Amino acid sequence: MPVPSARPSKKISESTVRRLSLYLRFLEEADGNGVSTISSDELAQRGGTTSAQVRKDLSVFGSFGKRGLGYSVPELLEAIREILGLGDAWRVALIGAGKIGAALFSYRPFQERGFHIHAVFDSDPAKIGERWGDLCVRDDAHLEQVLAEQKIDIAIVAVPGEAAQAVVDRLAGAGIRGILNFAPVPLHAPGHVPVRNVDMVVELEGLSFALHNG
Amino acid sequence: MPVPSARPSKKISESTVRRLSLYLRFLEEADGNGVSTISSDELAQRGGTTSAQVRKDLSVFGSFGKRGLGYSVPELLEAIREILGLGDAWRVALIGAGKIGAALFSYRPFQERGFHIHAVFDSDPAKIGERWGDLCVRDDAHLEQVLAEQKIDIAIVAVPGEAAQAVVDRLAGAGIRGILNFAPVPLHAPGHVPVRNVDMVVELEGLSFALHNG
DNA sequence: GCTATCTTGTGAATGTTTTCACACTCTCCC
DNA sequence: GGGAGAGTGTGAAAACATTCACAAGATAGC
Repeated sequence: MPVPSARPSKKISESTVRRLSLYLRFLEEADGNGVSTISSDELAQRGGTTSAQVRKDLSVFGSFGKRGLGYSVPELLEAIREILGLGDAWRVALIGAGKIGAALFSYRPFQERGFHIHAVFDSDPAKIGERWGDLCVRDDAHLEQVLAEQKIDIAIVAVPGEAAQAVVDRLAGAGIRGILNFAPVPLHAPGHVPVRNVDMVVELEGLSFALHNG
Repeated sequence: MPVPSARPSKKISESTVRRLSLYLRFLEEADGNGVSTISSDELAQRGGTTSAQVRKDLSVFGSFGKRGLGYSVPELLEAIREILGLGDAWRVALIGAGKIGAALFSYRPFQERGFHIHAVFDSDPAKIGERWGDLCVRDDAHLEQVLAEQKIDIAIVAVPGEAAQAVVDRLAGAGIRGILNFAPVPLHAPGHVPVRNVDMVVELEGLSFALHNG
């Protein structure tokens, strides 16, 4: 009988974590609507999965529900926030001040979930010095220095594919803890630095495949 | 002994298609560098997987390599292009002319791979009429009409989460063939309309989880 | 307190994806 | 033309993920 815990010993699958993230969103919405209790089945329908899957996902971390009743929305909300490490704000740097960088810089959902951008870098002299909100776009020559000064945890890489690996090497060297990559190339980072890829081309080509093949 | 074919009968896994997309990129690069032959192992290292995985992925579609030698770069390139349905250009519409929409509109990698945006929509009167390249941002009231006129295949949804499901319902009703969704909500579309989600929040939260848990 | 009803938590079964390991084919060189 | 080396294609095994199905805990009504 597992006790609720955010640090299970055994390995958690990436798909479980992905789904937790979705459950969290639905819980936030339900909470906002004053719903106080929710069943695995409701959670499942919303997230496009099954109730058994929801229960399995949660059971990895503990027992959060009440049999016959379901889950307390505020409690589960809090539990998943803790599991996902969203308790404190994360300090984020944005590398690349192009159009994508600009879109991410003011992307509300990031801010709302505690991902705060504390530095923006670019290598283009035309961009360096631009005022973005209460930050200035900085010369990426100062990357290592500013990363340390600002105690940055996570870097969002939004540079062209050709430049991405070099940036990642520097980030890793500077002790970054995690990387979210928007460049359409698979990146190589040291094993202890998790990298997540948001590859829009892969997704679009996946769609192309699905349309092309019946 | 399977013959090379782009229309295998059995179901192809999503991860296989994703990886094909990555192999394709590396092949394009190798081809650009004048490399004429490549092994599954080289392909694997680049894509962060194993040579057995590469061979299995390809074997689903046929036999493309030569034993003892590897794969002919131009041949495999062409084969994967065909498998992914990248032979002809796709006609794309962009729904949502905010910052993300703007970034996607001028995203080179889409254009280079034959995804051409032929219409941009928004519901904000301040945006409607803006000139974007050689297009005008159109009132999304005309969505259905323009989709048909322009023979649009794929819609890229870049609207706020709250508005996304309604947009998808209209797109599905208007006979769209596929949807690439950037809104941070799981969308429900009819079974015959494939939907791909690019959920940046899920990825960032996945990173948060990884950092928080050892 | 008893019964009926609901919904969780979870082993076991099933299904899917990845990895292993090796027979087989092709090339090159002597 | 035969032997060595390289690297594919693929069944079989292992790992991993999802679904099933049901016992057990919780509630509500009487």
